[in-house]
Amino acid sequence: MTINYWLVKTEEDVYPIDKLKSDKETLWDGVRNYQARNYLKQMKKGDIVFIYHSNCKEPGIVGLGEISKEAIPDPLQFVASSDYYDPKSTKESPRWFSPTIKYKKTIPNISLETLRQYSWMKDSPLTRTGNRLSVLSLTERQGLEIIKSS
DNA sequence: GCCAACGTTGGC
DNA sequence: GCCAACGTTGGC
Repeated sequence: MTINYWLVKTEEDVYPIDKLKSDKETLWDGVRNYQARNYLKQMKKGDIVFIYHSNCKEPGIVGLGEISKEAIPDPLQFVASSDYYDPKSTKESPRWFSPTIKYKKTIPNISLETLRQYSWMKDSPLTRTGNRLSVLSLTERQGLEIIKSS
């Protein structure tokens, strides 16, 4: 089985890596973007997920996680009072999905600024200006290089 | 807090 | 199905 490498963004003041650490694992819910959704559905048990803090002082990769459960329909899409409620989604044909991510470890912040300097990150959407995708696929090379420099 | 980038919505 | 208007993300 091939391991895939992914990166998920989370806002430091909404769901920081420390919270994932104390939770041990979490359902990665609330993603409402089709491309990101497609990636979430492709995640297989055992895949490596890099945790990225966005919207903060020093945006960058701050930890590692692993897929412990493959995607199920995101329960929040059916909760009318939720910010993530989607009235157009049905239980028969759910629109949004969430895998479960397990905490592995925290690493010293590899900042966006640093990542931009690596030639092997050049073709990743992460380092492109204006990129807003919150779930990204990484190549094996990128995954291994990040682990190496962590 | 500003603003560039870009996804989504809705009128036609 | 085009595209303008609008809303959101996220770096700075």
